[in-house]
Amino acid sequence: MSEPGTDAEVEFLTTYDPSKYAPVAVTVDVVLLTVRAGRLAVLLVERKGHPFQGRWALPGGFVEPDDDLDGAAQRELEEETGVLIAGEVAGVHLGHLEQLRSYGAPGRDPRMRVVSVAYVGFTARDEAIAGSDAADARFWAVDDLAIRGIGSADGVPLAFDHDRIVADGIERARAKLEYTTLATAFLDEPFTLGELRRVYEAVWGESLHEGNFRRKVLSTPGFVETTGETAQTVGRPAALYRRGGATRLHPAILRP
Amino acid sequence: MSEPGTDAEVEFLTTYDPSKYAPVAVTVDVVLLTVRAGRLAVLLVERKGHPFQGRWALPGGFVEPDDDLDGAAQRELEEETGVLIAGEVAGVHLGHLEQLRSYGAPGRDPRMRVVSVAYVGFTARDEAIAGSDAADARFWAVDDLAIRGIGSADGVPLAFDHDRIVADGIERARAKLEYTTLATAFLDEPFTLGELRRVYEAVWGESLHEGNFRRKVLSTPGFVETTGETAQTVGRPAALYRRGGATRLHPAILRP
DNA sequence: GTAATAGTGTCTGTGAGACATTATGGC
DNA sequence: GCCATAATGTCTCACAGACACTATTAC
Repeated sequence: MSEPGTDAEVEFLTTYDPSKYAPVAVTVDVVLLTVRAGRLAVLLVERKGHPFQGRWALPGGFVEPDDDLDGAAQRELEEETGVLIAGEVAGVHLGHLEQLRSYGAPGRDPRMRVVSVAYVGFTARDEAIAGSDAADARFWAVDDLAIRGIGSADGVPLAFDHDRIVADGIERARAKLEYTTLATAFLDEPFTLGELRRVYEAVWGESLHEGNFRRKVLSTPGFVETTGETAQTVGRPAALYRRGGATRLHPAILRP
Repeated sequence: MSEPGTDAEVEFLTTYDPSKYAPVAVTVDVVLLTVRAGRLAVLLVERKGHPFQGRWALPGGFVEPDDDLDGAAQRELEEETGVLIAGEVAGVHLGHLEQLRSYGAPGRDPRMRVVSVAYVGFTARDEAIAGSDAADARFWAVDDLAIRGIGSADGVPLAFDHDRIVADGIERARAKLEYTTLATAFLDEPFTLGELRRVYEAVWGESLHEGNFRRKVLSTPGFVETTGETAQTVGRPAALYRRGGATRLHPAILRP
């Protein structure tokens, strides 16, 4: 058992042989999703340098010595967009950010060995992000991108293996909406049940039955809670809701 | 767009500045689970050196230059146990191995910055592994370990943050058994429905109703297929099954 | 009026939970 | 005989899918 400060450990720490491991760079990449105009969209950054100059890529960067991985993902996102995503600040809900998976195939970056820890995030703050000073960052509707099984083959191609990372992030989002209340992370409060349903429809790419969806959401304790207010767009005024305390749905809302 | 071999790219490759990123070691760690004597168990290795000398840790090691991450996980497991886990060789099913998540908090290894990509695996081959030449590797029942929410606080403590990795691996296994057919990866063929049910009970830590479980499994097309043979242990002879072609369960078998 | 969305009510089939009962082996 | 496990049958309740219908706004 290691006792901090013993001679054995100090000796070990100083004699640890760095040639035992291959040099690897570790980066974080973030798949930040939002729903704009009823379409699922992902934040991408135009690459300034080689390789893949001019192509669109996920925001991300190297892990700094004092970052933990979650912190690195948040920091990179804030650096590229000026907007903080995860958590809650001064009572304002800022969306959701969670680790997706890691990608480390040799050659996925032609410069050197890079292992990327990917994150996936959900946000409603697409206007704040698109309007930030990072003019090279914008949201792309995912079905305008060249991603197998999601966009069209002649869509916009992405840099590196980011098409696969986006695909995995979308699949994570689709699954999360089934068994958690995270669809509300795509919305600012207050929101209507129609807006919430359109989040599901955009993420799943399926239309949902209005009446059944309403019954399901309102019968799940803590999914949403009523504000008593109503909103007027087109059609009948809609009741306004805010997020409830529940995080998981049981039973789940299954994809059609 | 990058054209391989252009002057611009060649220049970039040679002028890439290694001081831009912090040195990080990348390792893989494997949470290999099995069911022995009706208890969920995990493969651990006794540490020979500092830090955490003498404590039990997950099998793992550095990612080699030509490994992809999945390959590194398989190789490390084979090096430590002499047994191949993932895939299928000569018609023999060798279990299941998938990426879990990555762990990279600063200080999680006192020697240096290490990012570990963790994998979780399921196997029936606990005898082959325990009987291999790696005498320092053995399966531990998870509830004999000091893992919050799973074992007892005075159980065997693990090295590094491996208690949390094991906990995350167990949670992944519990979730996977709900919506996939991977419970069969814990069993050699052929198997009885009673053996399959005891896998669920060991992983979930809950007892299941025999009749309802049978109805559910047999009514899911492709979960198992009958062999026509029967096995005799204690009680009435039980029909023997092998894995079917299905991989996902819909609807899922929900934990009680 | 029409169009569009919000909201309510009802029927029906599927499937899970609970329970009882029978079958077939070892001892 | 008893005990243990396998295997079958049945009742009931929850809930999702489908559908019809009403309500309230803008135009």
